[in-house]
Amino acid sequence: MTEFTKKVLAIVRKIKKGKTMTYKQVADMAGSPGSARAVGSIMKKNYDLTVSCHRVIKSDGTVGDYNRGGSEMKKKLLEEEKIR
DNA sequence: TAGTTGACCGGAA
DNA sequence: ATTCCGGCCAACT
Repeated sequence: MTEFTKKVLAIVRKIKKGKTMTYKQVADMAGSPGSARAVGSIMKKNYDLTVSCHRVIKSDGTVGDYNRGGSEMKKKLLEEEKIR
């Protein structure tokens, strides 16, 4: 658990409803540009409910992965929130 | 302490 | 457009 981790969590938590951020953006804001992989690694194990991890997607715009119900559900959630 | 893994990214073939 | 390869950083074993 490093500062970077906490920062990432805080940033993701600040993502407003209907907004989506890429792992790269989050990593960049956290202070470690290019560490998108680290962000995913963190989320995988330290996925808090206070953090809207399902709002975080890949730089390509694709949904990416999800452990809480699968990427299918995540995609749906984004469609529900993002598209409105 | 060192090595492996992974919800990724970007460039090359 | 798809597939392959190296790099990046935190967490796990």
